[in-house]
Amino acid sequence: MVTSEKPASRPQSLCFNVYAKDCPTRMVLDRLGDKWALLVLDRLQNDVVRFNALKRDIHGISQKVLSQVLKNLERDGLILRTAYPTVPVTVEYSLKPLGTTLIEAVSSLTHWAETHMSEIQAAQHLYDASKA
Amino acid sequence: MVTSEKPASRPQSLCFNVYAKDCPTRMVLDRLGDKWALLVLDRLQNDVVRFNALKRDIHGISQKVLSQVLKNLERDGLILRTAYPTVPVTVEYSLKPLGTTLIEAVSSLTHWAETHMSEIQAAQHLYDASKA
DNA sequence: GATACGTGGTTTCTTTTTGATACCAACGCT
DNA sequence: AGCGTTGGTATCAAAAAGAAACCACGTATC
Repeated sequence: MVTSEKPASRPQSLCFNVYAKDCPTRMVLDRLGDKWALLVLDRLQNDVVRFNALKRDIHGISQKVLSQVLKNLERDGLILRTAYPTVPVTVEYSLKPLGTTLIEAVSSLTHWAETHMSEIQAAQHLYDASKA
Repeated sequence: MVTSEKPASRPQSLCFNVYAKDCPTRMVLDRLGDKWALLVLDRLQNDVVRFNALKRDIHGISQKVLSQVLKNLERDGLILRTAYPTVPVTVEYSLKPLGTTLIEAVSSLTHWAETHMSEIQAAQHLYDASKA
């Protein structure tokens, strides 16, 4: 296998190991471990969305970062970019089948964030109080 | 139609919205949307692990970033830091109950990365070839 | 007919974050 | 004496993110 000696209690049958520096899965996790990519994928879950609509919906993302994220996701085969030669060009982004298989995992993350927010905040206040 | 109203097809019953810039869930997603945090949580899934063991297992993480990530995860109430006053101090990190509820989602992400790696790589090669 | 706005980006510059390295104190091993 | 180990912090250079301007092209407004 990729690494040296079983640092993790993880099925050995798999050829990839996320803990290994050179493992390609790391590159995937680099991309997925990015809040903007997560938000974009989540936003595309049920809709076909245009560039500026994404920019408007995902508050705080810059045009530069959005175009980078979209380019990477497209390269990974997760999303589809479709450009229509209308007058101001129209570009639509949608999930490809591979992206659809991923969205479930992503969705559970964003859902977790929304449902467990209050517990996190409580823990943070406790922590901060204990440090002060 | 494209714009402002109904940015997301998301249940309105929830008080939080990840797409909103000021929503606290964003802070959670900032933390979770971090490859290192994802890897640390995944590594702690079944084991209690010490600082330097984490550093050794997660290839490529720097000491500084690891300590930052751990501090944040501890503040969020996701992991527990236990220090024993042994001669060189011993520090153990383990999942707290709140972290355990999260690990399933994280785990499915890392698992997805490992199982769909080959498809990603194929898509990347196709993309790169089409650009060249 | 000039001005402003919308399209989907790229370019430039500044600021923030990351990563690499060194350092720390107290002790064990050789 | 010199090196390694513990779990970190301090420092500085490199990389990434964010803010803003710019682009061509067309349409609606004044």
